[in-house]
Amino acid sequence: MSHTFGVRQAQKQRTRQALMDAALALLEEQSLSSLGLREVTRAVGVAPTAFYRHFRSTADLGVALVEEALGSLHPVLGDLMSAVGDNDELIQRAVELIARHVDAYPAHVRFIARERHGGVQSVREAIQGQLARFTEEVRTELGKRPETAGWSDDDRSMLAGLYVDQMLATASLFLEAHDGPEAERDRVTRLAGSRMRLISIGCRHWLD
Amino acid sequence: MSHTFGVRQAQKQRTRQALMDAALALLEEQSLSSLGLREVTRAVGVAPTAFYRHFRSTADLGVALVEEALGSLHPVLGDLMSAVGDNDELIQRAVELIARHVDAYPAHVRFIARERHGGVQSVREAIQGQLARFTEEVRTELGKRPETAGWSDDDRSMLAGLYVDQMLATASLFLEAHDGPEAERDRVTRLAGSRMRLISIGCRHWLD
DNA sequence: CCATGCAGTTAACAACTGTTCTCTGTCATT
DNA sequence: AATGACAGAGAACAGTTGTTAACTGCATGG
Repeated sequence: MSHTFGVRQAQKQRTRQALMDAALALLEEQSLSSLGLREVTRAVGVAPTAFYRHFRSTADLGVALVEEALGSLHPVLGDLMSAVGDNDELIQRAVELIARHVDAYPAHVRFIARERHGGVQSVREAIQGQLARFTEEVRTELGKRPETAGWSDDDRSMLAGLYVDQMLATASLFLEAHDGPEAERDRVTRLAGSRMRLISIGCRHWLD
Repeated sequence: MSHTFGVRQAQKQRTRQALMDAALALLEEQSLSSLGLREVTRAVGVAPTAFYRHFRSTADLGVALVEEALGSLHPVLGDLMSAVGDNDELIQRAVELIARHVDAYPAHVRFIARERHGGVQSVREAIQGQLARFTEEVRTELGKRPETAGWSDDDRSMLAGLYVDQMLATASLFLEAHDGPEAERDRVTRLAGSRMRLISIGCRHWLD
């Protein structure tokens, strides 16, 4: 049965993961459209032809990486927004969450930021799809909150998209400051907080 | 003298521009880190070695493209912001300006969006440098306007950065809708206007 | 008018790429 | 215990790449 994880299936999954990890490491200094299949297999220590047992192409690998980088983030975002609390507290928690995530998975964040507008169509579409899901989820969560009571759905979508874009921009800023001094990361923390706060103030007076 | 433009210098400039144009066209379907020098010269119809007469590497070409794409935009932005007028009118003009610019130079816009977080460090830095200049210019223009009277310089920088980021995001949205139906472009126009308006509302109540 | 500088050419190099076919060893099924 | 499926290895392929060297022809400055 296919759901049985024998020694065979386990080993296959392990090399698959090794390929994805190696690719992610190589992608820190280049973009996906220049990533060679042989380059990846060489880094793993496996024959070039073994690549085809797992992915049709490097673009295919990229799509899998998008899933790995963003797929598990949806419940996290849901937990964050459904947690009751004052708006400024929510902003502070969001910024801290992003900071911790960038610290834990910098290569994933870099990959998403890089390939969001990158040269591989299928990967771009995969990312856009995930971001659309995030926007939709933020939109429905906003509907449950008092700040956007009486808003049109279009306006709520607009605000949700703005927040999602802002989260990505914040993550990218944290990434740039990742290897820098701690003072720089603090600056980014304050900056991102200010930006979000300004947006939430605009949201509070939207219906005037 | 070097400032004399004889037949010689003119022809050199022409092939240099041809190389940049060809590269820009090729970069619509890939990223700079996978752009080959031979690929470019082949598209122009020139020998591969001729490339070295103009650029040290493709990364060097990329830096020149950044200058071409963003360098001439500074006075445009200055004119836009120094034009007197009510704030909502300014927003509308800005969105229309971006829409027209994307329509006129889609390849330039795609290039900047793609390589801003792309795989080539020197190009990334060149773009960040230009964007920092834009942010600085917007900051000083904001200082002349009444909306940010009494603000700290840090807060003004924060707002300027938010606007610059927003302009890039808007340009990217227009680019995605560039070959789509006109209704889609209208939707983007309204969306971008709403986002900017929400930010400007937040700006109006920042000091409460 | 002639000598020089230099944009662009030609040829060749070693190294690299994606892809195909054939083969091997071993886990999982019967 | 025998058999088939299948992850991975190995070798070979036609193309491609960046870079070097030595060249050619012509516009330009003295």
